[in-house]
Amino acid sequence: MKVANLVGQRFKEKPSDCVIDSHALMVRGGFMKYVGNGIYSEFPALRRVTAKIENIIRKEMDAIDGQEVLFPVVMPASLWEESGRYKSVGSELVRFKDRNGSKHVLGMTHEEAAVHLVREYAQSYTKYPFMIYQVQRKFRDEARPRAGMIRVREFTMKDAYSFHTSQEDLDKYYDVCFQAYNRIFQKVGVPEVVTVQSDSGMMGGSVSHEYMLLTPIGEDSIVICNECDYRSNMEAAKNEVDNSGACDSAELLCIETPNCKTIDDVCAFLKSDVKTSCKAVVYQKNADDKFVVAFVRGDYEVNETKLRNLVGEEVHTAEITEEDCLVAGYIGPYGISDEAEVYIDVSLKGIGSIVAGANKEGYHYTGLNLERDLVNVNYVDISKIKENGICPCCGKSAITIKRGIEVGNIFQLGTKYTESMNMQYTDENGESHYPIMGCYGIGVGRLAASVCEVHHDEYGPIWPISIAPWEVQICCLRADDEETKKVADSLYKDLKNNNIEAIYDDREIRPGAMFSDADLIGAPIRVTVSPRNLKESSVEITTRDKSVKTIVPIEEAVKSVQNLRLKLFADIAANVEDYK
RNA sequence: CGGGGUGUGGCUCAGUUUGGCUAGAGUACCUGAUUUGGGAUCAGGGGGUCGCAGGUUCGAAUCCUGUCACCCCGACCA
Repeated sequence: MKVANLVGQRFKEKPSDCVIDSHALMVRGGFMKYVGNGIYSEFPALRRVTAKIENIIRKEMDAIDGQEVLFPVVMPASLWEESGRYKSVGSELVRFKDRNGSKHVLGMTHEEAAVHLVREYAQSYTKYPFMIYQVQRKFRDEARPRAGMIRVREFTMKDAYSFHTSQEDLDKYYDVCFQAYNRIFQKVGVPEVVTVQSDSGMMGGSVSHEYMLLTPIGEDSIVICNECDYRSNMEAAKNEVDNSGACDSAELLCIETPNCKTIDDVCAFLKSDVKTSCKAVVYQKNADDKFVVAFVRGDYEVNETKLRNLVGEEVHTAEITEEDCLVAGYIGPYGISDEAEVYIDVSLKGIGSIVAGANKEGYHYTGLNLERDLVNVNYVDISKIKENGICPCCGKSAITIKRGIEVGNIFQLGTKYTESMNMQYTDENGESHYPIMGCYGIGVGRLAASVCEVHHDEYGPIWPISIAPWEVQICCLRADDEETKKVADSLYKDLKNNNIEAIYDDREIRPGAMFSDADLIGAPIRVTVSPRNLKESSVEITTRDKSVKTIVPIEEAVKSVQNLRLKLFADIAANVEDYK
């Protein structure tokens, strides 16, 4: 490919609506073009990147006996009604009617389609286990797309579904898949992807892991222990709190605390420590607006995911009016209305003397001792773990919190879909069972954008060679000079004949512009052919990350590029054999 | 859905407060000349119903009303 013919324009100025580097660089580099809110087209340069990622994934999926299939994008609503998700999923599922008025959905995930595809085929235990996967476009009507391709509405995803006849078999395969995913991210060139425990969310099921690419612009908070292997999504991280230093109790007193509506107000007014105060966070159930009150220690935040899981249904932040049973700003666990569902966090456990709202305008209690003053205190885990918090695994205060982008995940689904959609098989004793499922996803476009986010400099992306749009870029600095052009032309031909992917810039433009474009394209190896080097009968070979810069004789150029290419691949994956 | 912001050639923006000549600049694009190792210079050229729809006015990018789109923060979220 010649740069002169490459569809997609590169330009200098940063588009005004790009907030993160990778987004700006991928737009500036002619990789993608905005079409609509959360919707992008891929230019050839990006398509080559995503195609390479897809093929790395395919190879690994096939290696663990996956079989590629293709599900439809548009599905009849009836299929989703079978699983119950036509109703249970929110408006991110696009529902519409066709010309005959029959209801359809746009696929946002394909559990239903997977079960539908195999439920007649897999009626005998002899067919198990098996895994099917696809690489497909999905549409999710996200509330707020952002960050370029990192959070979009339409995207390509590899989704895989495995079917098993026992939990043990699923566990075994889950681990196989876990390892395959590690290899995928290794080969894509982002070893900085880490696995974390996660919350299963609407997918159902129990065990699940997310693959997180650590970067400050990530949308998820990751809890990492510096002392042991514990890593978790904030949503799933158990919080433990040591209140052993605050067990002294005191007399329960109701004190007037005028205009003290926040924890800080109250603690300042009473000159007490926030760590012995009780904060109330009020929610309402989406279904009936019934109040749910979460009490946490004053210096902690509520982890809404954990709360939601405990409540067992969706909740939203409450709006309290004067007619309600709660007194905004003065809510406390002692003497609270029976109408509210109350959850008390473990961060309050063991404190001898707590400051808390008195459920009465202008008053707080001091000296509240939950075990002494309340009947049946049941502590639950609904708070967010904090920096330097206690690791739930090793018990040391060694928690750090980082940001990450979720680029993949694996779930144990159980029988949620096989039961609801009545998929059964007959075992060797003639008895019927529901197969147990696992599902495994990777967002391809998001992964490409994330790699760019982690691997770039101020001039452009620095693609790992395994997914780079081209492995080599040839810059012919003086295409108007006959000799220079001749050498560059022949080098381009030689590289192609040696199966090295090269993009060739033989435009008659100034060197500065040519280098800038090359930086934006981001090929890992660059060969510069110029009159200056030709005086020494040499060309210059450099890497995009500037770690290598050599001048080699023209006749050794192809060999040098080949060696450098193999070295770059070897740096990425221990198993170079795969790439030869 | 709530709060804030922005819509003017492909891109970045000025002009809007205080209505007034033919709507501007830079960049990108086309032609020519000079130039050639980090986004050159000069000359010439093409490209814009100023988001859209109404309204006020002799006159609207500018004022009024409505509407749409996008960006940021929040809510929400396999």
